[in-house]
Amino acid sequence: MLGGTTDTRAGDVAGVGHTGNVRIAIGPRDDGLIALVDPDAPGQPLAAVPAGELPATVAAFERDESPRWVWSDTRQWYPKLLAAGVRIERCDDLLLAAAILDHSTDTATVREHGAAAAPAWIARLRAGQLAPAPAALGTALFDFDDFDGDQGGAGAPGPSLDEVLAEDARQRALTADSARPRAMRLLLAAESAGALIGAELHAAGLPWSREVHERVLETTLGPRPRPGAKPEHMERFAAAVRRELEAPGLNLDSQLEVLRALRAAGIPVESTSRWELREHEHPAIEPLIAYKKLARLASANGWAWLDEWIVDGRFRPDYVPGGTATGRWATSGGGALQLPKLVRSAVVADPGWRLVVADAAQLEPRVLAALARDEAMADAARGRDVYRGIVEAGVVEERDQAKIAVLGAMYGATTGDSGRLVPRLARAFPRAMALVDRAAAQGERGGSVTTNLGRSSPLPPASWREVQQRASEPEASPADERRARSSARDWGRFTRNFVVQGSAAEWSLCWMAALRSRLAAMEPSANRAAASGPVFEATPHLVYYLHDEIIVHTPAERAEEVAAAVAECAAEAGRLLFGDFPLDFPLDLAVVDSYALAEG
DNA sequence: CGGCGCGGCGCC
DNA sequence: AAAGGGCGCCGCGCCG
Repeated sequence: MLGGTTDTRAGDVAGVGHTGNVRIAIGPRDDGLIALVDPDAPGQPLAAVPAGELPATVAAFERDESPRWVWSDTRQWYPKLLAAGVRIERCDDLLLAAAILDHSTDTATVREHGAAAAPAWIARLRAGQLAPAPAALGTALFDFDDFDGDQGGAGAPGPSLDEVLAEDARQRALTADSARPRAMRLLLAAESAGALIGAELHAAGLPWSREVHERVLETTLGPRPRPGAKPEHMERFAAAVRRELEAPGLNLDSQLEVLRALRAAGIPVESTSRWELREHEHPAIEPLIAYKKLARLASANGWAWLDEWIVDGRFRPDYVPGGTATGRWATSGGGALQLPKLVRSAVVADPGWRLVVADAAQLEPRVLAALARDEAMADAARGRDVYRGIVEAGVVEERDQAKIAVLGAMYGATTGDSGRLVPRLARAFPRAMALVDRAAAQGERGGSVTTNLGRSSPLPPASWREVQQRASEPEASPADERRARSSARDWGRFTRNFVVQGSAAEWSLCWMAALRSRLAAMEPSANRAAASGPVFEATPHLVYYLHDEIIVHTPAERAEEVAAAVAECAAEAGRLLFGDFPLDFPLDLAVVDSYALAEG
């Protein structure tokens, strides 16, 4: 599965031209000091310092030995280092690694043969992570009191040094005995690099122009309303809807009331969703849809959002690397993964700086072709738009059909245009189709599936199994059987998509990790102070990540160098994950002053 | 009053 | 134009 990967490269993914193999574990001791120890020689600490001295100590070791830091949880340790101006190259994030190792089918054999289960602190920290994230983490520059004991203020006490060492040993054994140790090492390195990047993205922040954003709001919604009042343009559309529906007191924010009013006006709708509304001819429809569009902007990214999330010209969402089952990231707060195109014009480079915006073109279909080693699909994709390639291969007539068919294959569509086109795709690309069909079948049986590098899907919940069980009993009703088939297919669609989405997430992590290393190695630019804090003020750095898209904020004179690095790292990620399989991962890449100008 | 499920919709 | 995967956030409306 993992062609062309070597241990050296696997280690490099989170390093900066790093060649050594030093690891240093960090954790609090009983005496209240934070100790740094070599996991292979824990008896002789390399250092033991009060929490307040940790950043300087880490910085010294980082400079001299460039180690891989082994710690409980990047989200608990790294923000405070960054706030003190200390950046590290590499780490092992035990919390994230445990989530992978304890569920991977690649470690199933060793786990079934007596490997120890994860310690309680792992579950504790994981639960704590779900608590409200400490937005202030990293802003209190010299507050290191909670490096030990109750870390992070999320109510999840961190583990002691001894617990960290024990967990590290457990994880190394699981990795070594896994079915594909090299792949697992790469996955864990990439995941840990992602953790560092998540913290750095928060620390650097996405450059954001309040002025531009306010202009967008005023143009779209009207002047900022008084507290409690609705924007002028929303009120105008609301009045039109009330007039056309002859419903003077209608509250347009109430789905229930709107549904009733529409039906009373003779419009037979089941919901108030936009796609259903559009099916009906009525003078109330257009202003209603317009109202909903403005309401969405006002509530999700309006003035209140600006006040809450834009501080000192930066948007600092709280990224949660590894926050979803597939390995995609989540965010909590700020809606960073849903920035509407409408407000992207507010993402503006600092004076003298530029944005390098890149997204991987049609990443998931390419990952599917490579995963399945489907050379016919790779031929259609290589050097061109995948969907056009599929048209040129004679599979379908139109680009849109190709797109619908591919998405349908990856998401498990069975009906509509998409479902009808999938069989044609299956004839042209049988290997790719077989891969996702196998993944779906596995899910329908209640099994788990695994990504390219070894992240496995969760098992369905107990309630799902009960439904399946009930349908298999002799007295099962037709309704029981229907319900069971339907939920089996639901889970099959999840596992079908999991292998593709999860493997694509791995590609993105490797891409970004390689890029992070390249950027960190670039010379600082003199006389270029961006408003991004001490760690990032003079060098190109990542400021945004969205599944298959990144933004680098760079001194203007380095923009071309950065753009080249971005592209080279994409090629590198492809080789790292898929060896010499003949497929490319092209980027849509732009050097711009505003995110809005990068729209394809 | 806060918690929670849901509808709806933004992004990939 | 409208069916399939993954998310987070908002407001509503119901519940205790």
